[in-house]
Amino acid sequence: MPRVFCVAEKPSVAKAVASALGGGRFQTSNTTNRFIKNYETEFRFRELGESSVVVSSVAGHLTSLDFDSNFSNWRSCRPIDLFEAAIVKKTPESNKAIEKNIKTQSRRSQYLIIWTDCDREGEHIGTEIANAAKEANPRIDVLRARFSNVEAQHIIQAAGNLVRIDEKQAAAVDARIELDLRIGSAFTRFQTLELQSRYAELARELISYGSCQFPTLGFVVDRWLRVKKFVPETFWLIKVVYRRENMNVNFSWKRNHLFDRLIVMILYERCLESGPARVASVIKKPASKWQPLPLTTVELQKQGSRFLRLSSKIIMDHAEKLYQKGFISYPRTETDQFDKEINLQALLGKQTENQEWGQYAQRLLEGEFKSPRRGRNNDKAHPPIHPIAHLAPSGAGISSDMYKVYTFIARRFIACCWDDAKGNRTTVEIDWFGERFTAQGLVVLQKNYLEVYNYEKWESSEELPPFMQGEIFVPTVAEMVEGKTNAPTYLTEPDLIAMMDANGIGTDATMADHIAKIEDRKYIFKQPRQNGVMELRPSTLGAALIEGYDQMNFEQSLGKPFLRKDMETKMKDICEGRRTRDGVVREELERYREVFAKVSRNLNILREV
DNA sequence: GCAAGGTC
Repeated sequence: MPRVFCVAEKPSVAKAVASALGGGRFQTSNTTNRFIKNYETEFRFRELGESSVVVSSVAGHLTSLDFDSNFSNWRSCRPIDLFEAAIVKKTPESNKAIEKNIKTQSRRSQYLIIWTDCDREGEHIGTEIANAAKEANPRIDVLRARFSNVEAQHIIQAAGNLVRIDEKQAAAVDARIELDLRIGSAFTRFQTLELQSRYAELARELISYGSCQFPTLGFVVDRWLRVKKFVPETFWLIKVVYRRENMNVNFSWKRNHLFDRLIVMILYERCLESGPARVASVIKKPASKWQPLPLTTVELQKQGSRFLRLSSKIIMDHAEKLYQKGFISYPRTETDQFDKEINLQALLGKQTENQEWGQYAQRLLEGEFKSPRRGRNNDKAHPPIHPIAHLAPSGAGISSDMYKVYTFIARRFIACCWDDAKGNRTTVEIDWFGERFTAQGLVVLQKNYLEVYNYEKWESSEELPPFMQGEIFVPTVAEMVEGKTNAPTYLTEPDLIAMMDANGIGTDATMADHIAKIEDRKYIFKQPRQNGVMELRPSTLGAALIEGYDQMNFEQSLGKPFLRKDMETKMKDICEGRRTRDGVVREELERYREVFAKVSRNLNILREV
């Protein structure tokens, strides 16, 4: 019987694969790493026949890239030399036990099947596993399973359609790893050494550069500059109020406001002289507020930090722990659509025992259930974030913040399975000598998902008195009002995450880390607004770095997202065969070499800012 | 004392 060794990217997937292949039957044994287990079972592969199977996993990347030890001392070479310094692939001490398990199992196996996540990084992790396996057993045949979720049926199907590792995707990641290391380290050492020697107050600071850190900082600085440079503009508008049945109805001008005082005055006077206003239309329409989409990581970080007032980093740390304890599904996902196979009713059933929101889950199971909306994203690796097991607020080792995160995930999940909120909206539009004004009234009839998703508000407005189309009236109040435009506000953490997401800076798993890092490096700081919302402001150092780099080299500025975006494009080119790994590394290093030269020549600009 | 990306 052939011996087959399967390796997943993380322990949870290894267990799911073993369970699927073994029809629920498998034997567990420990390895010397306390998180990693080996699961033994049997399975009849279409291509390999009845086999004895061991399923295990790594925990993310197995190896890491670093400079040869000759270059690890900061004074051992000029920073620019790091662009071509010798580099070595190492298995970090923390992964030695995992590597040893892979080698031991590979020695006694004829086949290795890679079960890492089916994304670019997963493909590279697959080559890291394969390399370790081949060192121990050069004749092992390496195969790859393609799967997009861990439902048993799907896993079995993947096991029957094995392919090979996609070397192009792995090569793209290999290029990224080398570039991030060389460029990040070179600029970090350069900036740090130069600025430390010039400024006593920076003598002890690490002034890091990273292809994600700096564009992230750039967004914060850009907004700060817009706030700083803002000049308020005066505008004018026509305000109309009509009092009927003891209610003041405020009509807003369809032109909103204009910046030309004379024109507003002319329009205003014409209205006044024209006599009464006429009701042009009364439209009563059903209105709804849509049920939220299934939860992705980016959305968890954005909405979580908005509603829970916790930083995205803290939210992700709690989500990770909740996942490890088995309370929620995998917390790093881009998917906002549930697979058809998933049993949503069973998941809702688990929530019925909750004191606060169990009643809502119960109602859905008794008939109010509605299928979740399907978003546009599917990473083909993980489902949307959802609660798996019920968690009581007093559970052992559960902090109140962790419970807040769980509460958000659970309420959001129930909300996804409930109908839109529904109501009626009445819009009264009046015509006053050609100028149009509207007043709106909203009556909420059914709150539906908003009952459980109490983070959002959608409430009935003050009721409108009845109006009839064609009737005429003289407004009670008609005034010309002066106003001023407001300055833009500083970015909040959800704003920043949205910008990073839109510009491809970082991944769902790393965005929170980048924000935490630039705060830790004292490039930005958080400042509470009057309403308690935290806003992000650059420090003097953070602003000086970005402004300085922007002045030296705008198009290719280190503080703009363009360089990182180009790298992303080139990685896609490698994946699709238009470029090679070595070619991209060479081109990108060449490009950053120019930036480096320019920055070295213009360091005085940094000093002046 | 450097990066970003996985995950524990």
